[in-house]
Amino acid sequence: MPKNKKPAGGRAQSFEPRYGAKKTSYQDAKRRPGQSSAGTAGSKSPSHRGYRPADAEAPAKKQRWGAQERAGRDEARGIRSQAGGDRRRDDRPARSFDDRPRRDDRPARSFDDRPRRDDRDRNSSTSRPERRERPGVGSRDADRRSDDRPARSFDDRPRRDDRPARSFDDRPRRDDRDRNSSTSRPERRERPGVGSRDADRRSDDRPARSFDDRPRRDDRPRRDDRSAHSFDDRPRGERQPRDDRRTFGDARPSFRSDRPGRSYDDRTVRNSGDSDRDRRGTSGMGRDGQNLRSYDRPVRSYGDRPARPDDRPARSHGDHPARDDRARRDDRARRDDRQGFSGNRSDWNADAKDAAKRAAYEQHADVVHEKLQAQAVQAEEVADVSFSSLGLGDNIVRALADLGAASPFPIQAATIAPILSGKDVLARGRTGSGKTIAFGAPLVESVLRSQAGKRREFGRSPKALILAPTRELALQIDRTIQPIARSVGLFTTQIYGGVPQARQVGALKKGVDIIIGTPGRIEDLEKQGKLDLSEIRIVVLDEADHMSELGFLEPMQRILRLVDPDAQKLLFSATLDREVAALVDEFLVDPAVYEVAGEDQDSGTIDHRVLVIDHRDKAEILTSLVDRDGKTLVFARTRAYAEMLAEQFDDAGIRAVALHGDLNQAKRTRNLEKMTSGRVNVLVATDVAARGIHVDDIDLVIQADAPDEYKTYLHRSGRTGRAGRAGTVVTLIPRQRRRRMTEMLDRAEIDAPFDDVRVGDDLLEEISGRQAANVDR
DNA sequence: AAAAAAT
Repeated sequence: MPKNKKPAGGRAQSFEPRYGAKKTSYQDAKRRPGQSSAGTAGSKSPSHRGYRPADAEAPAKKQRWGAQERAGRDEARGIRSQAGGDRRRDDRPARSFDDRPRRDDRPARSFDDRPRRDDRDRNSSTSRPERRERPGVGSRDADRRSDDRPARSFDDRPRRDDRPARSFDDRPRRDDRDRNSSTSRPERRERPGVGSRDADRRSDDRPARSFDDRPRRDDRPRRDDRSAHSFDDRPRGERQPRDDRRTFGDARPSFRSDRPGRSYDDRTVRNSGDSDRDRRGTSGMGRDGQNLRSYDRPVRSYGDRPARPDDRPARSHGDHPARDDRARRDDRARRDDRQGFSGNRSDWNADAKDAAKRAAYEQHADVVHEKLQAQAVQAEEVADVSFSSLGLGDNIVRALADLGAASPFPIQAATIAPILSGKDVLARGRTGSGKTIAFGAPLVESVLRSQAGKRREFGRSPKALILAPTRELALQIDRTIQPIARSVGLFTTQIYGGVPQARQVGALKKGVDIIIGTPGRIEDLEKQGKLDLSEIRIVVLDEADHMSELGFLEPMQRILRLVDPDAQKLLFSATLDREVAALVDEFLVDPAVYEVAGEDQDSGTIDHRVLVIDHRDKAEILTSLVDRDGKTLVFARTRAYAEMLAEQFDDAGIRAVALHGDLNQAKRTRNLEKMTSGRVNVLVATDVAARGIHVDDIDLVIQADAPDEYKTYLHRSGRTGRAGRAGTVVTLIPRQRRRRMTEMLDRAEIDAPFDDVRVGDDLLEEISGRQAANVDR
């Protein structure tokens, strides 16, 4: 009896409020932090070899990152759902406003240690104090980079001799380092897109781009409508300064008078008009320009996307054209390019609709958007920076330490100061690089500063909004942010679907400062008048590129349009690329873009491999791979298949649970928690779990279905190899998919050997047992 | 195809 026979009721069921489940977790949460709520974990099947008593696995209050792990600062360790799991689970419902201390009881907050309070109050709701030039990050030495990129020490990791050192300077072309000769990868021409390595060539034939015919921002109705807002005391004239240089960020002029000078502005990407200057590293790009050059990436901006050189396979799944078919395909790609991003945008709305159509077309085409040009931050240069020196207050610093973040990771060191300065920031940090804290900590600090000296009134409207693509991710983000917020007396609440609204609405009525949620419910409550977004001063889009995809883009636009246009916007993703252009152009002001140098996904601790299999062997091979000790995450393309696989594994005696959108939220949460807590070692998920979700110690990711998009590949892979640990990613493909797979890996910049595998092959043992104790015995 | 609001 397959679970995946989804009765019509299955769907309906998922909307049933699961009070029972909720209440349980609520009550659990009321336990003291010390008490384990996981008392029942593992008790289910003591006979299973994966069985572990829950307590054995959750050392109380273990530091999320040991000194050693931090030393290997290659992988970010954003959120640990497990290490702090119990504690956090327990904290969360503390959030039930009932046990909230009365104002007067609240421990007197000392703001004294906070910097320059006088500056803060100047601007009504969001003061954006001027910030001094950020120490450390600014002064970079390009030349050092090539050798010392590995400031991230991979000490505990065997050096991969078969892989050339991957500094960007001497990075060999793909063809040279193709190490899996056995698999006869098709010849690759130099790939233009992702790495954007052929910078110079392209920037030179870059088509001159005219922005002139583009409607001015303030001509748009929205702007005018909004002008009556609390920022209307700003002289209108200030909105005018504008020249023809339009970058991503120049879409709107920088008119925030309280912004810092150009110190960060200069770090932003210039468009073609400036590209020459920037490439030479003059202007504010000086220090960064050097980095960029040695990074061997072109200085590219959003606006000026050139026609693709020629070999980008904008492939749709359907067609597997012969090689000589390429030209035609590329023409199409180029056409799409021009229409898409470089075209005349005088009719924005029509263009937006076009974008939807185009997106529909591209849906399965795995179109590679240009990587955003970013300021590459050197890991070693921020090694000595502390959270407080970046501008965070003592309480927040302590809260971070409690979370196991004693000192900032590179992406955090890079973004915290600019965020505090009020800039719009785009940041790319690879999976698990600590992005949540990178935006969360400064966000809390900013909200706090804007509230300084004010009462936190009952029923106040939220000041910050964090948007995530999945409920699980929203929850996880809250688990990280909430303790930080609470450390300074601010409140967060989650606003996402699949659960009863009552509690969320109740929280809003009492007043919260920071909202973390998913688009649907946020829009819903806003429409109902239960959520006021007008006072939002900071908006974060986590997984921003994903949020810019078809299906997410429009809700995002609707929500962002409800927010004050002057609110600060932060876009984060491991695969941040031009896909976010639609949002950036409309909503961001002169954004700065950051990434950490040398942190591409392939430089991590993950071993990738592809197994070429016969379709009829698939089920058996999957089962043998999953039959192991470590935690295994299996990705399936559809909900039904995920469900089926989970059942199949269960039937084979391997405890497994599923995670996908056909389950009701209570079950989703429960199943994920089972995996996190180790009660189950196999989780079969759809791409709902592809992004952002952190589960400790997943050492094997199996892609039962290969992803269609290289970004999906990167995100799925990123569920393992976290915290500098080893991890393996195995992708199963049928013979006829080899070529497509090769191309996708190419786009992902990942080297993976292909192996033909049949049931019972030793390789399967090797893979599934690699991290298990039984291999060496 | 998945995700994201319910109904």
